[in-house]
Amino acid sequence: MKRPLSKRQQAILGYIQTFMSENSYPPTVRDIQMGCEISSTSVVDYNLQILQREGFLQRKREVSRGIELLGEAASVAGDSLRNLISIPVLGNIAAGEPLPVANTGPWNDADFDKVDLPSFLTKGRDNVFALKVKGESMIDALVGDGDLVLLEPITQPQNGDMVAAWLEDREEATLKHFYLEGDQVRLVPANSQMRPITVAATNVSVKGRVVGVVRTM
Amino acid sequence: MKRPLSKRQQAILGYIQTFMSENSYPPTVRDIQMGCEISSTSVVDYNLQILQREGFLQRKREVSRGIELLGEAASVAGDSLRNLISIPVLGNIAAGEPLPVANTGPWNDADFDKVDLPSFLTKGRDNVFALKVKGESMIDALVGDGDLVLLEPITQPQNGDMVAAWLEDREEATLKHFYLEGDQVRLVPANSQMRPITVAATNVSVKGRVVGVVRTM
DNA sequence: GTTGACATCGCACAATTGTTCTGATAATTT
DNA sequence: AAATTATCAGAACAATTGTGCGATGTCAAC
Repeated sequence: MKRPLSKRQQAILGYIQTFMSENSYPPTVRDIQMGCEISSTSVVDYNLQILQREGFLQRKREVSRGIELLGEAASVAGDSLRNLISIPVLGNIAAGEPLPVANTGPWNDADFDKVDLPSFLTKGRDNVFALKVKGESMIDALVGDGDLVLLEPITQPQNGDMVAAWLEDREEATLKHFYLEGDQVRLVPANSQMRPITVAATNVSVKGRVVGVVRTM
Repeated sequence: MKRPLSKRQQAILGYIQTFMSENSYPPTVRDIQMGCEISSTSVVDYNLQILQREGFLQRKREVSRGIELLGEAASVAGDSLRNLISIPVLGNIAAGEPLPVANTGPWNDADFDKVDLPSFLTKGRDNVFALKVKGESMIDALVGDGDLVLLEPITQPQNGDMVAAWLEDREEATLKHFYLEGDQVRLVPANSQMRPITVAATNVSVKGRVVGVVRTM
């Protein structure tokens, strides 16, 4: 997954940096196309998607010039330090408590505590939220009491994703790697010394995908 | 010519400043229209022309979001430096590798990769550095492959501190809680299901105290 | 009251610009 | 060599977004 940037992706990233330091606003897809001598806008779009996935920039859909450089890429382009993101802490995650994640739409940020984190932790993903771990029940996910878990709100994970899920019958919250196998779901701890469990898919309610963990001591 | 800005023009200017400090790209005419509760885009255009004539901003015709704040207006919107700290990543930490921490004084930051983190992670501590974990040997410290461990460079820990230490005889690096008991040192894993080990104090070379852990996925 | 500069309004149009689709080509793996 | 994946090309489409224009409202000066 972690392949180095291609020549073209480097060129695009460099062009955006140059453009933004000269213009104070980001380039359009077609600006990039001409600046990097690319023959199609779709190629630019394609590579921008990759750059976003790799966390170099953030794009807003359907917004012209909706490009925001992140992390190191931003500081190179004099636009400096936009790379802090305010993340709401929705509540706690503990074995016996339901996950405090509203099933409906975006939450109202103003209602929650926030924590500012550098954007490279969220890789530009949107709507990331945080939960504070209570207790030692998540140690098989390499997560301890007091840790902050960063989650992307999704309900349909890909196989291999680490997810925060609620097990209906056990009335238990857990952090495990997710593998859908027919109508069964296999939940695998990050700590490979621990045993996977397999449960009915209807019994698993995925609340989000883990994108990061932060621990302070 | 130099008449004072009207209420509406001040509102527009202020809105552009707010917008740019939040979004890293300028607003559209319609963004301004809605943000300032103006009923027509042409009114926005009209006032933008005036603001340009008065030298508060520069517009590029036919370019979406082609607004650039000038002079004092620009500095107000300038990104405020938030409390980010640049931390050098001195190298890797793996079971079999010595810890790449110079025993002597401060290192030369320029020689290392850096990672920007909010200062609350280091609690204001000075000289914090980071090591990247290689391999699964630290799982009993709730630390996995690829994690970033933040360390404060001390050699005389307090009892209970989690430290990064080098065990001379085993030629092994480890992350454990530190307890000095006479001339023996007891090293306790964070995961309480794992066994502590006890070794001679002379055999333990403490390189730093763990102040945080960061994991991205 | 009339004038005229200033400000606003609503709407339509056109340019800009992001997205998507199908297929082709190149790189990599099996 | 075949299959798979990654990347690119070209074109059409649709959403966004800047601009133009006629009409209206405001208000001070004459």
